[in-house]
Amino acid sequence: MITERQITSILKKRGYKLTPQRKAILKVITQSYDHLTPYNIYERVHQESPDVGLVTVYRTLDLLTKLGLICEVHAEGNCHSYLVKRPSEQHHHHLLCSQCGTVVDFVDCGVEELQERLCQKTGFEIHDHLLEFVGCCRNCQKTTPS
Amino acid sequence: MITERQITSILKKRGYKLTPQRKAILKVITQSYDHLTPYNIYERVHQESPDVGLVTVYRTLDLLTKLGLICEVHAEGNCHSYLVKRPSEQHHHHLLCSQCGTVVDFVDCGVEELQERLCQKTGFEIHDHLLEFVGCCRNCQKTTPS
DNA sequence: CTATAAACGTAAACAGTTTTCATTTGTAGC
DNA sequence: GCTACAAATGAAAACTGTTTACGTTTATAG
Repeated sequence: MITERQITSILKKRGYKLTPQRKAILKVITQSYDHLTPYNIYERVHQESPDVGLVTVYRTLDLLTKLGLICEVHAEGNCHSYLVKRPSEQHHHHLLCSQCGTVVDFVDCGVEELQERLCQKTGFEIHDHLLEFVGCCRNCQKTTPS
Repeated sequence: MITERQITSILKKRGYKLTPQRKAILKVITQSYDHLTPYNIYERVHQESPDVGLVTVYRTLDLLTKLGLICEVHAEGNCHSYLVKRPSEQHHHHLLCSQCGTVVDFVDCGVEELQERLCQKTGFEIHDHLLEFVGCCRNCQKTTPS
């Protein structure tokens, strides 16, 4: 996981100010293993720092997106859920727990072969792909043995 | 592609009424090879049948979702884009053209192996996955040679 | 042809996100 | 440490996409 400190240093380098609000938001999202909606983040930040507004959460998410520091999570209904990127993993995908929201990264998706096959068959030039797995993590299996 | 007629017959069987509005909406979405947003559908339907409202489009999409006759498309920003299911393909995925929106289905995603590996490694029970490819179709490659 | 429940359109409500604008604040330069 | 200024913020309003409420219309079984 990228640490709060690392992001802080990136912001500084790029000339962005280090406000207490941004620090509070960064703390929340870097310390979470879940994917969080803007409102989720707002709630958590608000507990510790009630002076931070929802609008600032949106603005900070925009900034982090622009800097490429967060990724979206699509599966599980909500399409606007965010997650701090782990370091040095340019190409990676997510495995989500549908109960607790925990996200695990994985790197070797191995779809290149399939992609090549599809290009051949369809004549498409393929630029990108989206891959997510959804399941139940080890912890949640204990609590809800289905 | 499932035909208008096939869906019509499913609706009848399940006791839903065959209103002119539903017929107009079905005509549009069964005849499109793109993924369409509710508003896209509304626009197209509206041209032919100006008496059909946007709310009815939403209601019809709900119905088709409930009956499992349409699927969502996630990649490409808009997460509320829909597409009629092709027949008899229970498990399939999509390849999208980012220029014209055309969607091609493919069946053999071959991620079972990866899924098994992830289960072993993480202890997750994996229930589902989301896989989409995005690229440029043969036609659009001609018009925009990049 | 009739009765009835389902479906419809319009308008209003709602949720999530973005914009506006006046005020506050982090930081570079002194 | 002060100062000046652009950047960032909060509160309120605006916007967009979606859902709900409700009185009216209509497809269909009998």
